[in-house]
Amino acid sequence: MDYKISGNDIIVHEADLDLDETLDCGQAFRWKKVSSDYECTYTGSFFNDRLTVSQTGRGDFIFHDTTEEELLKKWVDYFDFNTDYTELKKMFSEDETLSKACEYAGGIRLLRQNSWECLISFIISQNNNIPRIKGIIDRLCEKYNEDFPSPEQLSGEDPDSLSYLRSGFRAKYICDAVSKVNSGDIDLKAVSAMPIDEARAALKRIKGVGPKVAECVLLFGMYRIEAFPVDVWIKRVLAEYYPGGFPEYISGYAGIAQQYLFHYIRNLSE
DNA sequence: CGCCAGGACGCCC
DNA sequence: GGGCGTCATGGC
Repeated sequence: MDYKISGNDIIVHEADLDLDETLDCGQAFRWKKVSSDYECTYTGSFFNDRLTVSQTGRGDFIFHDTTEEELLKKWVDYFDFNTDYTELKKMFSEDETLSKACEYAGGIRLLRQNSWECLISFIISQNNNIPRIKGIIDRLCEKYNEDFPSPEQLSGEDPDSLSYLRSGFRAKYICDAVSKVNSGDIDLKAVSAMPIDEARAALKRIKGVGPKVAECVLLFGMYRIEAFPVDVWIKRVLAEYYPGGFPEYISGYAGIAQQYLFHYIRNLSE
């Protein structure tokens, strides 16, 4: 990634980033596409930080109203700019299916998100569709000045008081997560450093967190890129293209490969 | 109207 | 330990 400052904006060039593919592929739910003069512009939040960012062409971006300090401290990390995706995709391309997936959606990056926000977001995501997931998270953040509420801020809630979210049966799961994190029963920072099987087991002690949600929290909220969420789409990919199993040399980066495959297979069926 | 959504739980055998 | 109905809500 290279960048230059332009007034209150920062012009960034990064070949391996496409905003539509990265911000609207189901890994984060708080980005909104807003109309603009550019190719596309998104405004959104990462935990308690906001950003408006435009794509002006292939690999060209404007980070609006931000400082060099903020860019380097927050957004470089969030957009995973220190990881060389060209190199990753080169490795993936030795596999025929992954090669096609990378060709189709090569601008996907794995966002380094906040573990707590991811935990709640993916609890909400179960048996739900993306527009409605976004709506529920919108209503939650709206109540806290567009910040994502901390476990402490949610400590007094119960499923009834959360009814304004219209999250259905998931409200009681949110409350269990709040309770276990506030009591110290679950320490997300400690979980993120655990051996992965131990981390999976710890997360699954929260009600409403099963294999899929745990895997998403590990991948999207803790940057455990070996985590591999399996949903109906990925099941389809595995059955159709990898009957003998997923290539071993990918396993350490399986989560990033999963992102490319997920996007690819969903497009094929449309 | 019925079907489905980036699932998990509880209960059944 | 695998199979299956159920769980709220709303987009389509």
